[in-house]
Amino acid sequence: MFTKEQQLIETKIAEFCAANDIPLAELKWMPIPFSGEWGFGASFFQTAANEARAGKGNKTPVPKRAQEIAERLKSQIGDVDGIGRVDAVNGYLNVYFKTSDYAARVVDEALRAGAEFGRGAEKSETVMVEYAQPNTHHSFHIGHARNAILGETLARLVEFAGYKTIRASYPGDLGLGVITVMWAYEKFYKGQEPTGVHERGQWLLKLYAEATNMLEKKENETPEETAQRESYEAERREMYRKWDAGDEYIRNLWNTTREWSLEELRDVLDMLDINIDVWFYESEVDEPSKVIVDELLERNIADDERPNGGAVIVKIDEKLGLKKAKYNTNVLLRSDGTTLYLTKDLALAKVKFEQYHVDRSVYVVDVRQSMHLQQVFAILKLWGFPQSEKCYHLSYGFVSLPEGAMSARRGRVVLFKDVVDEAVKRVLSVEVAKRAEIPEGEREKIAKQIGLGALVYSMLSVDNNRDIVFNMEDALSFDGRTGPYIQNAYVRANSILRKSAIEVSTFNLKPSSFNYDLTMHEIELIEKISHFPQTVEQAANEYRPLVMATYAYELANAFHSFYHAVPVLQAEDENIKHARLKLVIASKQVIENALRLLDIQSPEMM
RNA sequence: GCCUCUAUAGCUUAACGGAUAAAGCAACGGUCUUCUAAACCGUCGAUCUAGGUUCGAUUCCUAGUAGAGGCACCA
Repeated sequence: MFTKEQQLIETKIAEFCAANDIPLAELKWMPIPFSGEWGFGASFFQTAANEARAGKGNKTPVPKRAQEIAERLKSQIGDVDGIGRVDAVNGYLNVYFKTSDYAARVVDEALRAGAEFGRGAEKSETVMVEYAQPNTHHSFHIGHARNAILGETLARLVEFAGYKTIRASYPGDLGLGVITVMWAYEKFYKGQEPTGVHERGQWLLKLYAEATNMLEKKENETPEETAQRESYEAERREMYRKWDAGDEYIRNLWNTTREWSLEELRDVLDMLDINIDVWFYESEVDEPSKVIVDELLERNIADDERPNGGAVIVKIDEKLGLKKAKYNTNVLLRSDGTTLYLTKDLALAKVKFEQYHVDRSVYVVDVRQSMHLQQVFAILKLWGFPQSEKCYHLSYGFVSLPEGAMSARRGRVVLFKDVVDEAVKRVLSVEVAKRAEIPEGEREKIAKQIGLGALVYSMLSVDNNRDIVFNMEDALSFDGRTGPYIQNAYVRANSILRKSAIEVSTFNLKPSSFNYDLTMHEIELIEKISHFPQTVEQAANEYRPLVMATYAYELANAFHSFYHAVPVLQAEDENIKHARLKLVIASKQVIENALRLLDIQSPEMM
């Protein structure tokens, strides 16, 4: 926002250093830590160190010499339009803005751009984010929720940063787990079907757990039990074989039960306001992936060891010419000719690159599959896809429970829907107790917004690569560094505006004037607002929603402090009231923009 | 055995190689006749160990310790 002034000052510094034979290092401008005013600063440690190394520093210690240089520069800079003053502190040259100019620029820009404030310049690349890839025939649990939330916020961030963005989901709808559920259904529950999308989805999970227990070898089995287990196992294998052979009855059963799961998934995604652009199903890339194996064999990337009783494999390290083992060797086709997970991921990547023209492909998948994805990317490279360089595994730590890893077969799973229901229940009880003024008809909707806000934020306030131990109390907390805290800042801003009786949309026509003594709270709030665009860019570049989550909290925190300490409607004069109202509108807008990127809604009341 | 990730306050987490390491929870103490107390203000409290690189290291490198995960016919 002050690039012009910054460049002018940089030029002056460069000229001065050149004239005085000072070996200037690259200037790294940074925000100045705590101060009554704001601005930017750069240190001269590196420059002083360069000097010392060149033997020119007449043995002055580096920090002292840095301060000397900063002081000389200070007297050299002189007056620059828009710049209040320049100071030399601790080896830093600090440039302070004129308070009123800076405030007006920031606030007016936020008001002008509105919902678009912070959007990055349009980029030429297309990014595909693949997330929300649970297996069918299971219910959506809290671990899937982390995946979906991370993926969606990431998609929103890169999209807002200016990339063409495609959201892709890749549910696993085949494999032994799927067959297991179908077997249990067919054998014990045929014809049954609970009503309700979630009840039905969760029921499939119950079937899976039951079936797995029956099929699991026990410690002290009687001969009868062993015989029964083995007979069950034979039935399951037979069903798998029939499915593979395209048996019509089994395929129909598969389609029906699969659809039950997908209906539940779509409902969950709807709750989270996630709109997937492209659905890839594992079953759809199964056949194409076999063709790919032929191509890889032909090009001598894969080796066929089936004649010797082996499988079709890729010796990745060898083909890449690596001396040390890194990617190991991988199987593309089992000895019986069936495909594996890896094979299908290769087929999928080809579709992404060729059909969707994806330049950057982001896989939101938990950390346990990082080896697998590195292998996929390595094979794509061998295969000759230049995009393989821009494939990125967004690896996140997995979600467990205080009592250990989630396990469907032990019935130890926390379902997303249950958490949401609990969240809504808790919010409603608070609402009823302290917000009688909220209309009856609005309560449920607001409770959902807040409950989900708490849950979503708890998932985003931890960096990608860290594990989460899911705890209901922590995840649904409404106090402190939480989603509702940020939503509450929005609500309070809205409350002021409502009481002010101004028409927000026509209020901001004239440039703002902040030519009065701003309080520290106003200064800090405006500074936070000014950082929003660069925060969008950083979060998108680093693929880290946490960066935005942290920012949103800090912005809300600055607003709450401002709200508490600085009167708006009761301001001492009309000019100040006018300026503060604008600041409130701008704050409300930026909080909303930040929450939107975090996939959290902004309720008008709470 | 090899590889990857993690180690910061009692707990959960932040911190482009730079200025006094930042928050939340918990604990303790204040603030509602004033724009919503789901809030604000204050107190207490931390960089795993040993080396190295650097003017400067929580950050980079090496080794160690502790925890998590992964290592060809599962996904």
